Amino acid sequence: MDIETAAKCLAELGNPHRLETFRTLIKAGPEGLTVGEIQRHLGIPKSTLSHHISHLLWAGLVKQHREGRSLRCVADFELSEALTDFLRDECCKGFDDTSDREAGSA
Amino acid sequence: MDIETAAKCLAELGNPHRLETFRTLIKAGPEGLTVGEIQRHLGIPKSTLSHHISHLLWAGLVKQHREGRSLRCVADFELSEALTDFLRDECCKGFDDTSDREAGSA
DNA sequence: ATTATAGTTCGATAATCCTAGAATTATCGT
DNA sequence: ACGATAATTCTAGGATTATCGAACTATAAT
Repeated sequence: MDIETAAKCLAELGNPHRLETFRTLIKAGPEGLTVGEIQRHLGIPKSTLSHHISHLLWAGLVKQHREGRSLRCVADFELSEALTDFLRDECCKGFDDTSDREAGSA
Repeated sequence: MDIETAAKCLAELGNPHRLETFRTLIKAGPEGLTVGEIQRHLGIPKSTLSHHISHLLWAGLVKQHREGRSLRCVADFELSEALTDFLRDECCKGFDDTSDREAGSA
C-alpha cells in the first residue's frame, strides 16, 4: 500500500461515525449488515449515515450489494489488513538503521 | 485505547502531510528530527508544517523539546503501537461470534 | 546591541466536511 | 397499479480545515 492510499483510508476512518460504522462491520464478520441495521446501531439519520457509508465505499473499505430492498454492507478485510500492515511497517517501527534512506526527496 | 482516541489519531494521520511527517519521524527513530529537517524533507512552507506538527502534538503522536534554536520532534512509539493494536483488535479481525453484542446503542 | 537562524502565531481566504430534512429511486407485497 | 419499506441523492446551512505570507518570539554568535 502506498502512502496516499493509506492517508485516504485513515482520513475516512478518522471520523467517529465512520470508524464506528467500520468497526461494527468488522465485528459483524463476512456476513456484514444492512444499512438499516447499522443505522439502528448508530442512531443517526439515514441521510447522514448514507453519506458516511459512501465515503467508506469510495475508500474501498466497505463493499455493498443489494439484497431485496436492503443494501448489505461488508467490510473489506483485505484492505483493512493492508492498512494495518502499512501502519505497522511504515509507521510503527522500522528505525533499524536500514530504512533511513529515501530515494525521492518528497 | 478507546474509539474516540483512535478516531482522533486516525483523523490526524489522515492528512497526507501529517502522515508523511509522522512516517518520517518514525523512520528517524528515537533521535527524531528538527522541524527544519522535516521541512526540507517535505518541501512545504514553514507555517504550514508548523500547523500540521501542532496537530500531531495535540493528538500526542509526536513530542517536542527544544535544542538550542531548534525544536526536535520525536514520534511517540507507544501511542503509535497502541493505535496499531486498536486497529488490529477492533477493526481488522474479531468476528468470532462472541463480540457481536454491544451494550450501549450509541 | 545587532544580526542571523529556527519556529511559531496571526490573519485572511479558499476549500472541504458534517448534518439532516425533503425529494427521489428501487424493491416487494397485494 | 398502489402502498409500504429501504436507502440514496439533492440541497443548503454552518462548522471546520488547509494554506501561506507577514509579523513575531526565542536562541545564538559577534
